[in-house]
Amino acid sequence: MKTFIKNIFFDIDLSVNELKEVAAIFHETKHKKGDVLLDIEDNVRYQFYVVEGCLRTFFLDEKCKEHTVQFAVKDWWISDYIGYFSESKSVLTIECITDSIVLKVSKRNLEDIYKKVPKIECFYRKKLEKATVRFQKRILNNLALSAKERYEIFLKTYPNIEQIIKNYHLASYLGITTESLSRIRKEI
Amino acid sequence: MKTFIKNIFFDIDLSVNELKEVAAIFHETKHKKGDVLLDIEDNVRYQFYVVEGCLRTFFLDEKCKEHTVQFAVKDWWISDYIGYFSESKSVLTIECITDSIVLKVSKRNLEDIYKKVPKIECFYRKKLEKATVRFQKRILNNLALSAKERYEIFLKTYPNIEQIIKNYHLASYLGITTESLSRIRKEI
DNA sequence: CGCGACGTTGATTTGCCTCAACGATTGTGG
DNA sequence: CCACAATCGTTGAGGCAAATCAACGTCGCG
Repeated sequence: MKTFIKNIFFDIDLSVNELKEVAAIFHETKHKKGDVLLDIEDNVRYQFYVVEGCLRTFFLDEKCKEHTVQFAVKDWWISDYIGYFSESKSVLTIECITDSIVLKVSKRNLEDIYKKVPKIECFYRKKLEKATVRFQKRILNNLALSAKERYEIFLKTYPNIEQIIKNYHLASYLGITTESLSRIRKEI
Repeated sequence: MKTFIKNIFFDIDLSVNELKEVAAIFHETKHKKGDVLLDIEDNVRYQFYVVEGCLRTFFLDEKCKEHTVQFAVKDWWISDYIGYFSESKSVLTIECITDSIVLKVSKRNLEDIYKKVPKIECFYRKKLEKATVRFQKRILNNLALSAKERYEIFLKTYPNIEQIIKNYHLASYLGITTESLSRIRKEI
C-alpha cells in the first residue's frame, strides 16, 4: 500500500509518519468487469484511485439512455463528484469496464488528513484546478464543435482509451448515438 | 477594501493581521459596459471577484461565433480558468455586460497567501469543489437535455441573470442560436 | 428623426436521431 | 473445440430538432 501512496503523491515530500497516516485511509479493492462500485441513490462517501483497469461514470436519463460523464484508467481518479462534494445521494453509476483494482478513500478521512497534513490539501486543490481546466475545455468543445470534431479531439487527448472501451461507451461520452459514431469512423 | 474582504471570506476567522495581508493583494477596478478585462492571447494572471455589475467570458470559434462559458454577477468569481490554472495564454475574452466593479487578484499573490494563511487555501479548495459540481451538472445537462429543457433549468438556477443579459448572450451559453431561443420562448 | 443594434418570424437545409435489418464478434455450455 | 446465442457494430431509409438564410418589426440613442 505504501508504494501505491508514494506513487500517488510522488511530488510531495512525506515523512515516514505522514506516509503511514495517509496510507491508513486508503483501502484496496478488486473488481470484475461489469461490477458497480456506486449505484444511483447511494450515499457518495468515497472517491477512487485507479491502480489498474478501466472504469466509467454514467448518468441514466428518464428515457433510460446512458450518458458517460468520465472514464478513468491507471492513475486517474473517479467518483460521482456531484454527490461527493455536495453531500447528496448519487445521480451517477460507477461501473468497471474491465477487471480493475482501485484504492478507495472516504471524504471524511480525507478531510481529517487535510488538517493533519496540509500538503495533502494542497495536492487535492491542484488536482481540482487541473480538473477545472478539463471541464472547461469539455464544455467549450460541446458548445463549439461538431460530433466529428469532438471525436477527433477525444482520440488526440486520450489516445489509449479508445481500444479499451466499447463503441457505445464512447458514443454516450461524445453525446451521439452508436450509429452516428460508426458513420463518423467510416468517414475518417 | 477590508469590508469587501470580510464579505468574501465571511465564513473564515481572520486575525487583524491576516485580514490586512489578504486585503493587500486585492485591487478594486471599475469598468464600463463593453469593457474587456482580458483578451485572447493575453497572459492570464488574474481572477476577478464581482462587487457590482455583470460580466461574462466567451470563446470565439474559427467561424467567429461566440460561445459564452460563464456569467458572473455580485459575489461571483470569473476568469479564463483554462489559462489561469494551466499558466497558458487566454483562449477566452472577459467582457463587461454592464458597468461593473471588480476586485482583481493575481495567481502569484494568492499562492503566496496560501502558504501564509492556510485557511485561505482551504477556502479556495472548497470554491473549486463547488465549481466542479456545477461543471459536472452543466456537462450532464448538455448531454441529456433538449435546448428547451436547458433553458428552463437556466431560468430556475440563475433566476436573476436573464433580465440583465442580451438574448444572444444566453443563446450562446445554451449552445443554440438567437432564433431558436426566440422560438423556445414563444412556446412557453 | 433616423440609424444601428436587437429580436422575431418564415422558408429551407442539415446534422444527427430513430427504427429496422443485417453482418461480425464474443461468450458460453455441451 | 465446436455450435449456437447474445452482444456489438454497421448500413440504409426516413424523420425531426435546430441551424441557416433572409426579411421585417422594434427599441434605444445620438
